[in-house]
Amino acid sequence: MGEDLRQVRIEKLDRIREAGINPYPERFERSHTLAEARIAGEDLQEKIAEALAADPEADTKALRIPVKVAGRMVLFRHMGKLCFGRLQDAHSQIQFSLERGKLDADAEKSKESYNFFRKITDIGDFVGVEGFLYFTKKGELTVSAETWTFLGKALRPLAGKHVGLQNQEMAWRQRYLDLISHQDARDRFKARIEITKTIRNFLDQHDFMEVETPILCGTASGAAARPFMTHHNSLDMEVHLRIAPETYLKRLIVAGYDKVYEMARCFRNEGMDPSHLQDFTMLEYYCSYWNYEDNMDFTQKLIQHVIKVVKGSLKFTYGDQELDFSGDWPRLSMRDLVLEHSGIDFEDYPDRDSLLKILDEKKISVENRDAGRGNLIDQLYKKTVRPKLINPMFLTQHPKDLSPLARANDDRPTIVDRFQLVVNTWEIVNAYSELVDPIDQRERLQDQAEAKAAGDDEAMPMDEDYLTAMEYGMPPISGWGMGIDRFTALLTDSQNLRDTVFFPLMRPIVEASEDEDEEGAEKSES
RNA sequence: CAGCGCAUAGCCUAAUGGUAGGGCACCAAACUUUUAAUUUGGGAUGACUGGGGGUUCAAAUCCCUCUGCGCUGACCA
Repeated sequence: MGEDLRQVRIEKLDRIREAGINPYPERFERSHTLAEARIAGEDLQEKIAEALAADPEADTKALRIPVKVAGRMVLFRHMGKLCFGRLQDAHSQIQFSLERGKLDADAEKSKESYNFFRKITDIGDFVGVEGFLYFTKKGELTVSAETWTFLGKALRPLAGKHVGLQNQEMAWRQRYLDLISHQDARDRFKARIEITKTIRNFLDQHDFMEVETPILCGTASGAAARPFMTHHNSLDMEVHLRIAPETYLKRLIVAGYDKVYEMARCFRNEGMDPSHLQDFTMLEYYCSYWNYEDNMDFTQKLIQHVIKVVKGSLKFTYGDQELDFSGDWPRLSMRDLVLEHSGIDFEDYPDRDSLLKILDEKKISVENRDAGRGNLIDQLYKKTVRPKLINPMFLTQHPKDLSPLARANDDRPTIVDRFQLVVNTWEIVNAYSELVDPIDQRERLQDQAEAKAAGDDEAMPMDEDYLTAMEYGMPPISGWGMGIDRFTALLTDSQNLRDTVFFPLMRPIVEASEDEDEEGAEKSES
């Protein structure tokens, strides 16, 4: 199985050891990272320009900036007594050169060192180079080596130097190969890191406190979704992985923390497709004394800030869509939007039967005919309105029975004070004025629990612990949740959320064995 | 879970049912300024064209099945 390429490298490894060199040394002291060396190169360029301005005949070769750098060698070409290689790390690349006569004061030793480098290094190996920066005739910043250090052997060859790794499955299973080969992959993950950092900075500056709440919990609440379940041995109990941090964050509001947020890994045991991961990251924050309208103002500021920092502009493209986040985003109620796009004013149909009737008359297909009125409205919205929502807009005032944790509107009790930020047909943010009345909350959870008992396994379970917390009293709150993976996908032009996480979950590859055609061979971790 | 599609060497990519070919990589040689370096030479490698089975004189190609992956749909952010 293609052992020959690997075998050649193992033989080189032996030759390195025979020469008394450790092919996997314990440390290497760098003077510059590759990015820092590039910055030093800019300084060098300025110095050369100054020297030439003062004296056009100046000997600029005397201007030397010593550096000691390291990285993975990703390109190598040699021509007799001179060779060039390229080092790469996560952030940058730099070229280095080796000259046969310049690696040692002793000419013979220098030649030996040069030839040895050529013999035993391969593309993919880690190499350290100490020397000085200069510009080649073609103007490329290069480290001229005075000594080199072997820093780590790669036994397997990298993907082709230009085509890279085209195999999508391998890019997910072995993300490190994707990252080594593709600048756009490195840029994408750099953007994700910058997005979360910028969000944290912004929230911190606005006096939000970052907190951590349980992932393993007795009841998974805070959203309508099927949880992952597992068993806790010491307590001998079933536990769920959280589907949202919501009710714990609200407990902290009860405790007196005014503004809290969590960058929360959440888990939902649902279907898998390009816009859904089962293990995903949701940012939630809660702010005391705000209502959902304050929250919309803040949301717009936060997101515009992040996009400006990460993209440099509030207008950018996603796929073949032009997205424009500038200005104030429109705020439209679900009722008005549905009326506009379907001609149905759902306020005219106060119960599910009459609504179902008009849907049939309008020939709008309904997947789940047993659903309640709120769910039917949701289906109507998703069918007729959402596919048309491209530029950012706030969708507000959802029906109450879709939102068991949201506060009902004071003037119109059938709707709730809620908004979603919709971009490119995706719900990026979901937020509302929180329900803080424990008695109302209990009734709504009871409705949910009944629906759950009746077979709706996505309805919320009763959560007595949370209700107890609520009964100790809550201030007005507005809360907020955003899918970080989706937001990242939007800003990095990723069509699949798996490209926004380093290691998406994949089925294990089971080695085909000849005499075991039964599936009994469960593989345990080795 | 259903429908459609994909799987060829380390990587990338060809092959009307008729000898599995090329590029990169690899090995050897020349070359002091390369930038996907170039030029020359080389062999090796597909023991199973993802695994297994079938049709056929003949299968990468057609059929069945299994595995993995994608896309679309359903549930969901």
